[in-house]
This record gives sequence, C-alpha cells and structure tokens, in this order.
Amino acid sequence: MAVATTVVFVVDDDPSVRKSLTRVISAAGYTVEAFASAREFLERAPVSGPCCLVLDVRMPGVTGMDLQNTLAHALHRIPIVFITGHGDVAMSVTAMKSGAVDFLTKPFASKDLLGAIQRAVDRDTRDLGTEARTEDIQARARTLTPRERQVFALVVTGMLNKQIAAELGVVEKTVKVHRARVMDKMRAGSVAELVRLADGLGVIVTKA
Amino acid sequence: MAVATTVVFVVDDDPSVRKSLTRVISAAGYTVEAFASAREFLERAPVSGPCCLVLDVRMPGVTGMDLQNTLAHALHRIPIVFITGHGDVAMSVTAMKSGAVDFLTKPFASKDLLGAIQRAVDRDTRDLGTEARTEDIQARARTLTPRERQVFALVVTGMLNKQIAAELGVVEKTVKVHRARVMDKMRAGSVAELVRLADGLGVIVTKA
DNA sequence: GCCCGAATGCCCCCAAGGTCCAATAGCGCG
DNA sequence: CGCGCTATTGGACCTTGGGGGCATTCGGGC
Repeated sequence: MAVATTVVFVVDDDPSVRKSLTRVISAAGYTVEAFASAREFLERAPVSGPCCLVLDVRMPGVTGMDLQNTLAHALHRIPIVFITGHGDVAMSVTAMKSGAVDFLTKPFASKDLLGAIQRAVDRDTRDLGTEARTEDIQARARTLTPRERQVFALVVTGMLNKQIAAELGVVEKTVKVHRARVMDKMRAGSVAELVRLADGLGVIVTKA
Repeated sequence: MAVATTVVFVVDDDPSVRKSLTRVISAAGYTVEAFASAREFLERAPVSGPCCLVLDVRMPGVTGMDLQNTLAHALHRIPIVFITGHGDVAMSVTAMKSGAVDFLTKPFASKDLLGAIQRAVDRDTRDLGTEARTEDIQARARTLTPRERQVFALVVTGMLNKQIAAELGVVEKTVKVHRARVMDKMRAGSVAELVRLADGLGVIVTKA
C-alpha cells in the first residue's frame, strides 16, 4: 500500500535493462517511467507526488553523475538510486557524498533494488511533507507588509511591544496593530506558534 | 589555525602505514594518536575536543566496519574517514550510508586525505557545538520538578494559564507560580525563548 | 521538627489585545 | 484630477492575561 501513486523513474541507455527494471519495479506496485537518456528525463514534466530515480551511472552523453549534479544545482530534490555494471569505489563514494540513497553494482538482487527504492521513496515523501509545510508558511509570510514583517521579526525574539516600538520609532499602539495583523495573517493562535512558524522559515533568529 | 587542539586518531594494523599517516597528518598541524587495532583505540580515554578517526577497513580481528558499528551503537559520534588497500563498491557504499565522511582507496593523494580530515573535523566541531547546547538545556530541564515539567510542556504549546490550570485541575495562580519557576530555572527571558529551548530539547511539541 | 514541593488566596502592576475612530501618504484607475 | 484602496500611524478606552510579592496550608522525607 501507499505506493499506488508513487512514480519511479528509470534512466538507462540499454533497452533490455530498462525493460527488466520496469518489470521488476512495476511488479512491486510502483508506477514506472523509463527513459533512454538524461536529456529525455529532464524534458519530462515534473511530478507532484512522491518519486525517486533509478539511474545508470555510465551512459553516453550526459552520465548519471552529471545528471545528479544538474538536479542538485536546479534544487530538484529527488532521491537517486544508482545502478552500474562497472563502478569503482571513487565513483560510488562521490555519488553517496552527493546524497545518493544507494549505489548498486550489477548483478544485484531484486530485493536490494526494491529496498533501496523504498528508502528513496520514504525519504522523498518526508521531504515533500516538510517542503509543503515550509511553502505554506512562506506563502503566509508573503502576505505581510514590510512593516508587519519587521514587527514579526522582533516579536519572535521575545521583545515587548514597548521595546519594539522604540526600536521602530513608533508608539506602542502602532506595534499592537501590526502585531495583531501578523498573528492574523500568519494564522498563529499564540506567540509560541508564531515562534515555530518563524523558525520554520529557515531564518533562525539569533537574538542575544 | 584552529587545528591546534584537534586530535586525529589513526587505526591501522600496518606499522609502516601508521608511521607515514602520522607524519603526513602531523605535518598538517594536527595532533595524531595512532593505534594498531580497534581494541586499543576503544580502550583509549575519550577526548573532549574536536577530533576524527582515520580508519583502515581491513584489519585482523575487529575490522574498520565493525568499529564503525560499535561506535554508532555506543552513540559515540566521531566522524570517520576510511582508507583501504582493496575496497569494493559494496563496502564503500555501506560505510558511506553509515555516515562515513569519506572512503579513500590506496594509493591516494595526501591532499585528498587531508581534505577529508578537514571536513570530518569541521563536522565534529559543529556536532560538538550543538551537543553542548543541547546538554546545557537538558541540564536546566533536569532541575525542574515534575509539576514544573508539566506546566513547561503546556506553556510551550501556547496554552493560556487558565487552560493549563483546567488541564491540570488546579487554580490559575498555581500555574503562574510554576510558570515563573520554569522561566527562572530555564533562564528564559520570554515565551519565545522558552519555546526555542523546548524545541531544542528534541521533543517536538505537536499540539494541534 | 525542618525543608521542600505543591497548592492557593489576595493585591497590584504591567503587558497584550480588542473596539471605535481618525489622519496621512502613496498608488492605480477612470 | 479626484476617488478608492492600502499601508502606516495614532489616540482613547476597556478587558483579559501574565507576573511579582506575601502569606498560608498540607503532605513527605530526612
């Protein structure tokens, strides 16, 4: 279960390998989309649901490692499971350091591949979740006016309205107004929630 | 600079390898302690400062991988740089998945080893920092009485004193007293700080 | 019997939040 | 050029919430 809408992408230049991989992975309940080259894969429309990539290291043209770098630079988080016929240690270490989930050398057991795919999908599912939450918070933050943003930043440091007012050169009442709008727009029911939303924005407030 | 008090542990059963590694690493400004076996290393007193471990994969008795597992189970976070004469891909992948910083096959360039050591030490320095902060917060939390702990947990969910009082079956004033003691003992100057301390304890509060 | 954790009451102050209202400035649109 | 909209600001007033101080009571444990 839970793998119904999950897509596993396979990129390998060898048609027979694509075919057998597709068969094995499909049998495990995943939806499979196979490509003969990195280029073809990149031209594919991005997916929304959880997914992972089973990638051959050695391919003519753009190699698997090249594709991994390209995706990393494009901030395209997608867990990668490498497979290769003749991989060396240096190559596998580089791939793993770059965040690959696994690096399998042929021949490998189906259960090893499926195990790696499961870990990759699990990771992607988690990543999608945190990404969605972050995006949601950022969307709320974008509705804040410049002034509200300032008040927001100061409130989550624990400053009193009075202090914030002094900091911004306005009276306390004005701060209260902005503060109320911030709580409303960020949909925070308490300062505690607001602090967590702020910290969730990645920008860790490092007030003394 | 900044490598003065840093210790690099070397574990390799080959005396000549230990000697040459010690020379190279010492020349880079690190303090080196070499051991002929995993057992010897484990009998060594733990270090306090930043450090890392350069470890031979293949050794008679306890292998490098065994030692990695032992350390992981003992919650002994120490970044490991593996070196080996005849490593295979599967071995390197396993080591990397278990958190190794790098996996070098002989012969390797000195700069590759030193680069890996530098990354390992950097990681350990960061880990030590966060560990120290967490330990500090836990130490404060340990001074809380059971009741104060309960109030602490509820306060950081954003609940009002009134609600906390109802939850605990006491009067609001009682909650205020506990709350004040919590703020004092945890050395938090505001609810915002208290929330960050709570989240820093690892126990993420997941209140609806 | 003393000390501590826990609970509680009363009093007072300050901070936070809401209501109603009002003014000013900038910006786009007809 | 006004009109409307938004952002920002501010004042008066009132309610609620948080927090400090002080005193008291009760139950355990050393």
